[in-house]
Amino acid sequence: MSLNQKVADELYQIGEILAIKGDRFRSRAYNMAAQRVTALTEDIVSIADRGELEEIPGVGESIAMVIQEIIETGQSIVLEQLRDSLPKGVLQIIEVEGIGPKIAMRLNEELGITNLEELEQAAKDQKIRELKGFGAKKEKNILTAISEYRSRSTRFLLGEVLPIIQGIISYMRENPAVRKVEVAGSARRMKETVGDLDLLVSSLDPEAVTEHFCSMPPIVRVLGKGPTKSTVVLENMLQVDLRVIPPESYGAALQYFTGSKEHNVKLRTIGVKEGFKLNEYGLFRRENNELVEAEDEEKIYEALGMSWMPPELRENTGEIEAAIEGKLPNLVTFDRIKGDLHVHTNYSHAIHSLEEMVLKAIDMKLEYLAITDHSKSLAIAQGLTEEKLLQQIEEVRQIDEKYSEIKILTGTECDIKPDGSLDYSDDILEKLDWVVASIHVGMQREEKIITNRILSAIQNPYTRAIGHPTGRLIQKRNPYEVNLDRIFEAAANQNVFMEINCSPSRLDLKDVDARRAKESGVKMAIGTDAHSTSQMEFLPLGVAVARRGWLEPEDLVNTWEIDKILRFKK
DNA sequence: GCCGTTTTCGGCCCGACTGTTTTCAGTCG
Repeated sequence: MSLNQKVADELYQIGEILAIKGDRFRSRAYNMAAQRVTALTEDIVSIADRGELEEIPGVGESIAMVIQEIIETGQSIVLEQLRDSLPKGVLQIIEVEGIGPKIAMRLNEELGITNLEELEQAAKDQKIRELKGFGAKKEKNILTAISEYRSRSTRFLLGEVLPIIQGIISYMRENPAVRKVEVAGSARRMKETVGDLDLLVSSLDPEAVTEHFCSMPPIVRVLGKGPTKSTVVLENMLQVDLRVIPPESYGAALQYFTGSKEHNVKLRTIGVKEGFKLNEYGLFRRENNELVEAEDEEKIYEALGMSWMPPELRENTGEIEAAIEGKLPNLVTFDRIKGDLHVHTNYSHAIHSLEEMVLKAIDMKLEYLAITDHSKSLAIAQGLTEEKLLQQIEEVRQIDEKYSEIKILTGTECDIKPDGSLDYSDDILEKLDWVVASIHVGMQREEKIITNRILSAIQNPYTRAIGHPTGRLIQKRNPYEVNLDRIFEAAANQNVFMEINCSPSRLDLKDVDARRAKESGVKMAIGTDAHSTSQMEFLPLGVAVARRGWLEPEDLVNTWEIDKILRFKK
């Protein structure tokens, strides 16, 4: 984990505990600062060295000191003290749906509950209903929520929820009372992981919509059901919130429920200064409650003195300031993507043949496709021997001849060996159009070693791109220790691309790193890393990462003509 | 704790639903 991320995490934790303690405003200050630190495109240590921590928006004297302390000692006394100030178990118990700080504190004080097991036992023994303000129903809900807490994974991958969203939207459209239906929240912002889904429906008949929604087949539990808001849990434990909105305030609701929370707080704060009130029903003048705009999301932003911005940017990482100044990036769009620069075939361990992958690419209207099977050392993935690779080159040439509508590149996803050399010799690499160099082994080594391996791969005259540059697997494996600033600097000098890998559990580079790479002058290349034809449809996930990284078409080489890409390397 | 073409002090975004209440606190997003 980079130090920026560590600092941000500690600030978030301080914010969370302050919220539990009821200190709303201080909590928000820490959350806002954490958000800004996450989005920094520069190493926070450099900023601290220049004494410019307080230049970071949302960081003042106190938080700057906390950051300085984390940089110097690796931890924060403030956080330690806050943790110690909470009764034991409170942080764990509030993870249970329906239990917040107040209830957790009372359960601790009045029943001595310090963990999930004791909470479950107390509910089973019917001890909780004896407390003032509690009843049998609350007790039952706690038991259900505990079992759900245990079975749910923390967050869902964007790549796995997008198909579910499509299914839900199709289902909702079956009901005639549904006018518009769309997903808001972090899924609309295309965040790499999604905690729950926020579904928005415009309708004149909320009751019909709610009934239809709550009888959707994969629902295992209805958590709440009101005239405008319902919450359900699907069988895979994904929670879905439905909001039913009158058509005239659809735009306001879309804005409101898309978030992020920090983006909205900032936006509404600006609104307050201008004499507005913004909620899910519209933008109002504070003095007389007169409606200014509600139907059109774009016009709401305009009324607040800024241009509309794509949901992917709404993280309060500078997009509001950019929108006010008219300096928003012209984000790359999926329809600009001409090719996929990283796919596997059954020459190595993937499912489909070379020709099947090509046919899929043609079906997707791609103009080029790079065939990049694993190299010989990666035995676990049936990496190609030199002979096998030469054989594949021949087949690629034949298929390239056969299908004139697409250019097929010969290539490899070549292992970067522990000594930093590539897995094939130069006379083999020379024969290839496209060399992606990736690390697959020795990922546990220290930062300096990993960084030097990648730097060495960048120096190789045949390396075109660095594959999945940080090696992380979302929620499964941390990125390896690597100094990205040095990597980006070298890549920019050598005209080597950084990959944005589209595999749902990789998305590597991730959004903030892509933004940082762009600032360093690095161009990025999207590759699906597809191991089957269907995985080539992960391409939009890479575009989502690029958009969240503020990338414009020129930053993403998949928008370039193939000749320009191949000429780029010096 | 942060911030300032209304402020260096006094503000700080906004609403829905539940369970337990007879008018609302707590939780959630």
